[in-house]
Amino acid sequence: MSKSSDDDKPHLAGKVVTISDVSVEAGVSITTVSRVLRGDTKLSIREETRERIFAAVKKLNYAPNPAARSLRTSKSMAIAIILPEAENPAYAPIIRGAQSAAVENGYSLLVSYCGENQTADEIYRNLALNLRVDGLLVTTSQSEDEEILMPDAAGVPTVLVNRRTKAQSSFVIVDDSAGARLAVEHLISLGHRRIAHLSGPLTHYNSAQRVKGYTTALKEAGIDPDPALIVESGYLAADGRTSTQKLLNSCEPLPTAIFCNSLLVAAATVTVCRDNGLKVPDDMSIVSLHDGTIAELIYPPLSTVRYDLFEMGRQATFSLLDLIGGDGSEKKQTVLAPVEFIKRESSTVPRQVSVQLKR
Amino acid sequence: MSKSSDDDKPHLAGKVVTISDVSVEAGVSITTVSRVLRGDTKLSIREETRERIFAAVKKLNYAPNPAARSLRTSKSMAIAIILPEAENPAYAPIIRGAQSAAVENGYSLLVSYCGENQTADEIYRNLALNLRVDGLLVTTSQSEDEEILMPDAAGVPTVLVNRRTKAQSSFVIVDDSAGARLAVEHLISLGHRRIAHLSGPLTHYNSAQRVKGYTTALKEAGIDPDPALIVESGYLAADGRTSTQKLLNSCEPLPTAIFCNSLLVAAATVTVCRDNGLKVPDDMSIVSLHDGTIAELIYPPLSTVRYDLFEMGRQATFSLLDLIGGDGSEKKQTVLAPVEFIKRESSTVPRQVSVQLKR
DNA sequence: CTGAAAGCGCTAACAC
DNA sequence: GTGTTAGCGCTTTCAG
Repeated sequence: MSKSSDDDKPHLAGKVVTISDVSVEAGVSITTVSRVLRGDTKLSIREETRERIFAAVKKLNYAPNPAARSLRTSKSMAIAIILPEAENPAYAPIIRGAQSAAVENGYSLLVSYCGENQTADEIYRNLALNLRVDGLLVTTSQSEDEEILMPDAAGVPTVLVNRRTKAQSSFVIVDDSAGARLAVEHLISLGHRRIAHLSGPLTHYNSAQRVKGYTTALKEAGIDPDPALIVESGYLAADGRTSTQKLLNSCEPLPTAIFCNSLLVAAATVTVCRDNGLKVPDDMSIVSLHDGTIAELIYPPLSTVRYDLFEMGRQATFSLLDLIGGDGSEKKQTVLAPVEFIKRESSTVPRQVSVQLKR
Repeated sequence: MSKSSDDDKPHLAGKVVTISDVSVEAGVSITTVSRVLRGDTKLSIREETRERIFAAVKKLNYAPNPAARSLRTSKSMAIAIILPEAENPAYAPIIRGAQSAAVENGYSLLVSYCGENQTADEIYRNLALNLRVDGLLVTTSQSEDEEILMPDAAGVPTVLVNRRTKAQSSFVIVDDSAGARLAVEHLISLGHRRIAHLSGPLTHYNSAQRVKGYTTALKEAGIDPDPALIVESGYLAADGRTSTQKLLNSCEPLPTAIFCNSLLVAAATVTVCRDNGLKVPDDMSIVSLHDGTIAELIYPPLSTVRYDLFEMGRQATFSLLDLIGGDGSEKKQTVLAPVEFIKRESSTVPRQVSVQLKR
């Protein structure tokens, strides 16, 4: 008998109150309740009646069943954000931003990590077909234009977050070129002329933009960009380690400053420089894109270009909701400006005599 | 005409294929399709028929409508994880762990941040009543036993993650007492006798356990715990800063080592020690609970006790699914062991002469 | 201005 | 072994 869980632990079944209960309690029809509760426009109801309905709702502790509503309206009121497997702390504020914007509009946010054993195809298919989310926020698939098109192709409104492709999709990005300029111009103003850049894969739009901003800033200062000073890295600490070491090993003379593409990479760069006997910032200035808690926790504290990642998540969600609510013509491509350059202690004027590595 | 979005952009409506389409295509009844697709046990169907059904599903690209299924079964196949507002990186692996376990079992994971403007009450209510999630993973409400009981009281299966209360709820925690012992014993083995502890609020179960482990380890080594060496802190970098400064200001003689309750706090402690002219680890050894990327990015790299937070998220989810699937009798209280102590460079033998702060 | 009734797509008795 | 049928709770024409 303890097995007939239907009666023992009703959970949310059985005692659940439906719209019909409310209509009985309020002495009106189901239709009226539904209309009042959804705030139906073109509805002129007696104030007294509407109050009676709200009273009944409150008394019975009623909440509409989302599954029933969803079945009827073909909208799940859920969106999903697809994230790479990576531990990059930059995603946390994006998620929080997206979540806040979603709930403000009555939507739920599903998180979905793009695991090893799933192709982008499978993920989109699962989210769109199986879960029937109303829209997708995509932070993965940086380079593969084809893949990124799929959700749109699958008919699910999609906006790219911190990504863009050549395709006509909605996206929200930060102007990485401007971000890179901010960082590099700071270094130049300090007197640096030999500035290296640890970039992401150059096939990624973001990384290409950063390289562009970096190059432009150098040229504007009359400095000829040295290809040897750009090393293609990833976005994580491990990437930063290997690429910094590579830079230090292969570069002659050494740069006096390094501009890194992410906090994690920059933190790793500081570490590797120190391991190689280079003092930061005296022997090597280091600046980074993004900003976050760890910028102030490492030593020396990192000079960074702050991006408002929380806002990016919010904006992306707003664009997505527009897309969902609209007729498909409201594709929006938002480019946020980097917030500011934050000078901390990882950057300073270059030494007069350039340092040499003991090899 | 471009406004009649029903026809222009069918999205997922109109061209959507239902179980009935499949049944027609396969030449069987709807019931049969449903049974085959759900892998109904006690079903003996001709192999040829079942294949015909699967072929039809594939051909039509059919996926069951979760809303319809949900409406019928009163299960949403969604669980939610409730997180504090905090930026603590420790939550990332928990989320990923929970998400992986959820999808493995056909569930979706909703994330919900406990914002300023929402009481725990509202959150539980929203999740349970409005969204009808099947279960809740709660990482908030560390001290308020009452609040934490609410979801259970509201009839939604709940498991606490990295939290526990006196109440009879399911939870998954790491043995914080053992974790603290690992850290403190390491320090003792190095020769430290005056060891401080930056703890979380003592009303929190976790923090109390850590203090207990800390105290026990000291006593076992014949060291009398000095209450002045325990300072109540929070879990974030800012908390670590203020509490470390407080410790350094108020303590005479200074401790030779500090045991911190979280990575962020430890990182901040290192910073503050340095700002006060203390060399880490020579003047001050620092060890921390948890482990994560930043442990190796700060200087000096942090000695830590590693917790498997990803696994904690997974275990919690499994317990939750048990709870959801069961009759309510499967409350499970899981205590994970800390994985290991990781010796890095932030801890070493104490100096012979204890340091003095220049005040 | 309000109500009756027809489903949305699916599952689960209950028949045959 | 397989099919019929009655809803799950809601929205939404269409009547009145």
